Amino acid sequence: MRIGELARRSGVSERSLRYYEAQGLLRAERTPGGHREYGEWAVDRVVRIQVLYAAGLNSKKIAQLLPCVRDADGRPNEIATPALVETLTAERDRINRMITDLLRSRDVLDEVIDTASENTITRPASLAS
Amino acid sequence: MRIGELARRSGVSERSLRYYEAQGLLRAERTPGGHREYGEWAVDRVVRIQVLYAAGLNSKKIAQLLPCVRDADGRPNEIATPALVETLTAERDRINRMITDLLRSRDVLDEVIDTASENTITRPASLAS
DNA sequence: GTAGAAGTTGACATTGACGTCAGATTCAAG
DNA sequence: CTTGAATCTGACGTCAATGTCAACTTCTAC
Repeated sequence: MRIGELARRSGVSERSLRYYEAQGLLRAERTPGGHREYGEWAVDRVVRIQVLYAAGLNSKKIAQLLPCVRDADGRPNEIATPALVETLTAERDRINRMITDLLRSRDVLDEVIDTASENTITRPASLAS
Repeated sequence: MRIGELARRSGVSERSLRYYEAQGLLRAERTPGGHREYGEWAVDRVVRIQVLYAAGLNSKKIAQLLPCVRDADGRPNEIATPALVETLTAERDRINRMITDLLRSRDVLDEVIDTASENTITRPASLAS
């Protein structure tokens, strides 16, 4: 498929796809005329990239990480080096702290929402308090 | 306490504390000379601000949200308006999706780490494979 | 009062993943 | 071949929190 279809199917802008390629995260074949050509695998790949970005990893770390991930089809292309494992372990710890923080934030939001709901309770106009 | 101590105790730079004030997230008394003076409550407040930032809320939303949060001491100063509740509900949903993504990212990292550990297993030089 | 630490405002820089636009080229259908 | 949609490269803009530096003022301990 070409870049437009991939963008639609993965929910990522064409700009971002080209950016991913520039960062070494996503390879593409080229037509004789220079247009990018992607296989089906690209959709999963792009989604995975998005998820990793969302977890706060930057392009460089994702680029190091991706070759070590088991693709949908087969086995990883590379095994993480000890140095990379150390980095990734640190990232995992950061992600764990991030999850903790997110749960706390959600609690804060829930409390505010609940408090408001109690005071501005759904009042169907047919019921008095 | 003054800004330096608050920065140390909350783990946030002085620069950020002044920024928070400029954004309306953090109020400070002033000494006659113009130096900021904070109460003990400020530490919790700053930590909460950080947590909300980490959850991807921007200054504006945090500014709207904070008055509606029950402080350590007492009750909320304001009740969220219906419009704010709607916004916060959307944010909560976003946070939930974020948590899901984070868990998936963590799984990816775990797999890579585990795969590497299996192949580069701790080899105490006294054991052969 | 004086020195040095700490604080003040203001401005500019940075970072990274994009958005956006321009101008040229390629592709696909008739 | 032509035409319009899709794609290409390259450059510049954005956003938001924070770093950083400069020049100045205030606080605190002696």
